[in-house]
Amino acid sequence: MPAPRATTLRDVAEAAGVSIKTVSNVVNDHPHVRPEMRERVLAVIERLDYRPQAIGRQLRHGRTGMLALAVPQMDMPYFAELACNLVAAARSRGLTVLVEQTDGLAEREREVAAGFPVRIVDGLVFSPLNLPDAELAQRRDRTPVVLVGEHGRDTGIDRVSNDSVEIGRLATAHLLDCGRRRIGMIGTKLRSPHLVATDRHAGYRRALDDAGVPADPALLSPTDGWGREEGERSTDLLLEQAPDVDAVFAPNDVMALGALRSLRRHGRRVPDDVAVVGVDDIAEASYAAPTLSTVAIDRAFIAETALDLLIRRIGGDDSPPRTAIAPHRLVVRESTCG
Amino acid sequence: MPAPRATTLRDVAEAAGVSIKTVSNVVNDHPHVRPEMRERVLAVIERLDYRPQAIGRQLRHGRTGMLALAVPQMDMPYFAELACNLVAAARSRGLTVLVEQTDGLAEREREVAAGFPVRIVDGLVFSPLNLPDAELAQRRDRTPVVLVGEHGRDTGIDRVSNDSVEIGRLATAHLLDCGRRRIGMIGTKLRSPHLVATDRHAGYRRALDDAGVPADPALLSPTDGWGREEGERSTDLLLEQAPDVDAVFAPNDVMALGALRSLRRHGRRVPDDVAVVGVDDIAEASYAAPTLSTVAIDRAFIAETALDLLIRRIGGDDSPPRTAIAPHRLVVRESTCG
DNA sequence: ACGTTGTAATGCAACGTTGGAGACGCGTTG
DNA sequence: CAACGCGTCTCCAACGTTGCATTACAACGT
Repeated sequence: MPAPRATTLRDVAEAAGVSIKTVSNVVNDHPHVRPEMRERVLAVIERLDYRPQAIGRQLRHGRTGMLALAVPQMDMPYFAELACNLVAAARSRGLTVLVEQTDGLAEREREVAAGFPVRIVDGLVFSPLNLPDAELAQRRDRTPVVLVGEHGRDTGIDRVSNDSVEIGRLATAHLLDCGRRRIGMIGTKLRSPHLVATDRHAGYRRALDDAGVPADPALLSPTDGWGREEGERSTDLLLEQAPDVDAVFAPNDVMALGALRSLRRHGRRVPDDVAVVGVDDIAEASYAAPTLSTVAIDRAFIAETALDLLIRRIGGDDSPPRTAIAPHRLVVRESTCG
Repeated sequence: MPAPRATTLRDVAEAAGVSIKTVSNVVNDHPHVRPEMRERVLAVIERLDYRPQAIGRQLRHGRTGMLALAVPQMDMPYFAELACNLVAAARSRGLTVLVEQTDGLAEREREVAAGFPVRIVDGLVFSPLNLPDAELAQRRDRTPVVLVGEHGRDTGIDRVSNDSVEIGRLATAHLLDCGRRRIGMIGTKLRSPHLVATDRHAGYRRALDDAGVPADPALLSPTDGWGREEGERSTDLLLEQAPDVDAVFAPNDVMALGALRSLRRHGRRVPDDVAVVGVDDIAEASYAAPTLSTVAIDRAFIAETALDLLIRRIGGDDSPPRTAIAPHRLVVRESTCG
């Protein structure tokens, strides 16, 4: 037995003894439908549990009312929370979000940038990680896109970013305020240039320079990845390179959590021996032991702004590309100045 | 200027001087297309960057190739990780996942159960929390559904669940093995019956009974919510009710993390003074301080099985409803038997 | 020579919906 | 009384795609 076919306008029309268009008119609250007719049709709609099928409308209108969100991984707290915000924001605008995971692989990101092999969505919110900007700039797909994050700076694509240099400076300045002088930074990326790390490192460097504190290459610890484990290993390495380190700046919170674990394993007390600060303010940050000082980035702003930009483009706006910068603020918890 | 219209089969056909159907045949790798013709059409497709529009296909086939995932919140690690697994599993089957958040509100869950106001998806993976089973059982929408979790037990709907009673027993038995006798449980739900908590409590009780350890109501601490904060507050309460508590069973990991924080605030050492065990094995569990013992549930199994069940139903299968039980296993870390 | 078989391409219809044009009846106006 | 306007409803076409039926033609066997 085949799957039961969904009720269509035609079914309702037949059952009510009117034309398909009349039913459509009732459904869409068109004027010029007599109240009694409306009643009759609505009764049949109720009886047959008719629900308009998006697909017909979409076909007619050329829009699907759906957006794609493409992020490296849904289970990274930052992206999970961003997705949460975006879904909520989209909902309030009557849009639906569909999720794609790239695993940060350039190949997958290329697919996403090139457009889905079949067209499904009206727009794309994309957080690329390893796709070269040049490829982004040259994409031929005409689906409107908004980039989220540091990448894609000069691609001529709308973008919602954050001021990573200032974030790095702020975090490091806070550590300096706490009286630290041997401040390490983990997660400075080794291979492909990772802009988030690069920029936050630039800010770190600026804070040191502003304070007249000498920079020391031994205080930098690179990694490839961007998760808890990499944070832990990167901190292991840092402790080896610079045993006298008294503070760690991690370019995101999960790495900072990894750092906490590494420090704990090495018997360093936080913040007494080593202070730690991260970036993102994920929920976990305020439940770590010790609770994690961090630079919070306004994710709701990112979600709302990305949607606004995207909706403009979907509406056919072809004004010059815009870049919005999400606000951030320092959140001091136990892991610094405890 | 209106949004640029996407390239269609018709455009390609005109540019190549062939019929629409021939282009379609090329795109779909139909036999009976001469190689030279195939070449010619492919060249035009390349030139115009034609990509099939899902919408036309969907209309033709009556399927959209999309599934909805409806969970309380994307930013709860358990659901984030489940979403991650589901998206990956769907991808490998050529399906796309669209995300809906209910915030655990009965009203929103009702909307989800009733079906989207417009039909978009072929099926639904649904994790209800507060919607009465009776309402689930009576849903009129014919979109295939698979429930994930404990709820909806006798609704005649396919379900992928876990053996929460056994999970509760296992976790508690582990605490008993560690020599604990005053084992508290937090997060036993107060208001609406929350099956996860109820079942895990039943298992907790069974383990105590099996070991001949007396149960004590003072060792139970209810909450309404299900997050870090509730875990913390619930533990505060537990410590007040039963100051001699020497172990805490939290029905999920985020609550266990809240418990860790409460214990730390109260100066109780974990696991020396109080052992803690959670459920889920979220990524965070192995990075908490101390690392969290927990009962891991096989999320990949849940995702794969849910998809299998759903795809059967979408294919028109109307065999009796099935329930699958995801495997689980105890993961011992520092927070117990440290 | 003629039918049969097979390949290659086209034409038509349908999926569910809605905009716009048209049909129809009724009351108002010049 | 014809012309017109208006409210109500129906009809047609189109959105992009593909299944099925059809056509055109070549190669083959009898």
